[in-house]
Amino acid sequence: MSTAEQSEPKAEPRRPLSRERVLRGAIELADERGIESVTMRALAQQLGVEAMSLYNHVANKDEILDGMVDTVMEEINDATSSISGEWKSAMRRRILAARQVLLRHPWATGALVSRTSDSVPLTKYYESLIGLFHAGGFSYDLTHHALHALGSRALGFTQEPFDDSQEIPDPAALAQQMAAEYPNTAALLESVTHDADTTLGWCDDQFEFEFALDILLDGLERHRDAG
Amino acid sequence: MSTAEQSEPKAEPRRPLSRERVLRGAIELADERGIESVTMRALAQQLGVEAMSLYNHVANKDEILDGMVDTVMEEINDATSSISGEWKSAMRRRILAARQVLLRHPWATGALVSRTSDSVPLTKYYESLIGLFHAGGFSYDLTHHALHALGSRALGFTQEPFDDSQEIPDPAALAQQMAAEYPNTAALLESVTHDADTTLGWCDDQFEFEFALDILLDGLERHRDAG
DNA sequence: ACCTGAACACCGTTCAAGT
DNA sequence: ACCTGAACACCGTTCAAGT
Repeated sequence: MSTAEQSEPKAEPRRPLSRERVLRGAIELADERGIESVTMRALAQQLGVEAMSLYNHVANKDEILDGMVDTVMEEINDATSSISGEWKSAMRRRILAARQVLLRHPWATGALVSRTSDSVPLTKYYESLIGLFHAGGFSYDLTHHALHALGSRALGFTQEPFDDSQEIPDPAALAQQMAAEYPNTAALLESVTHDADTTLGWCDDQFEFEFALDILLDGLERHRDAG
Repeated sequence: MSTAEQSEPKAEPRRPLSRERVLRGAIELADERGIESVTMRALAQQLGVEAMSLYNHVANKDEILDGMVDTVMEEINDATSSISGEWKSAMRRRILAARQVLLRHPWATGALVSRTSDSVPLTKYYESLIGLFHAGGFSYDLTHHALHALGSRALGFTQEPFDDSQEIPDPAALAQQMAAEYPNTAALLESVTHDADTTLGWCDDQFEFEFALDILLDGLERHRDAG
């Protein structure tokens, strides 16, 4: 009637370690505390083991990062591969579904763009997008350009060099303060924050994502019809 | 007639250290050997000094990274701020000029998207783009959407989750090998590598960048005219 | 005011030793 | 076959001491 008592954080019931469990643990850690807190020692501790044990199941830390990305890509494939229909609508729904997966793993976009080795689930994802374009009347050549044009948007994310996620406590004050040196930026800020449809933050990221996505899909369709 | 002989690598004639010199040294190091080789110790060595001396001129390593990005952004501002004319052509030329600067500093795109603090030269750059859009008949609201739609492309770069920079030694063989599991990808690969206008690598990144940029600028113009 | 040696807390990783 | 303690080479950073 007595199992060993243990008060370690996250102590799962001590199943044997495996590559699978190492990757799941790493993803859990990254989701909860950020990718930078995924260290060999912290990951081992969460799994109730010493850091060195991890090397029995993965070659090194890079392989963990690659494995984490692959796991997320499989999640995306599960969420998107069955979405079909008219090419533009299907493409749109697939990409937005991929986006939902990535929003659950904020660290994954950075890991995706920085990895160099190629990934089977990533290749599968693109294989399926390519099929969708081709079935929609796109030549393979135009499909190739289309994938470049979409860039990381094909997977449901963009990376921008400014941070719009933060709330602006007093937009009017900020605009006034910027007005002297940055008049256009101040005017934009004032206009945008007065607008009814952006009440969430000062940017509705989902709206902006779909806005750009639709411009690209429409533009690509025009190229197809002109070709 | 005799200056002290010294055989250290990169030994500049021992000017006094300064924040300016620290940042220039860091950029030089990153350009030549990659951002991951910019460590406090390596940077100090290149400057002919001990690692600890750097802390007299910058607060910490993050401030060095921020300073490196700001320096590159100033280079971009110098290269773009005088480009004017009809909005679409001017926007296009500015963005392509920014791209040329970033191609000289391959590490800068990664540093740009990962930094959180806001940057004066980055704000200046966007101030000038906003001005160009507004002068071109865009409302501030539409300009805001436009900047989101361009994303990092406004600065001349994209980040894609696959690497097309590598040469494919034998594309036909690769296509045949992929054909069973990834038929669409194989067909795309075969079509693209047979094509005359992509003889450089298997992707002409400059072409792809302009292709997507033009779709976006044209699409934005349509929105302006429809509004 | 600027530079430095020694030290600290943290990495990823190796290796010989345990079971 | 899997796990571990001790150790190594490397980080960024602090601090007291030098000039």
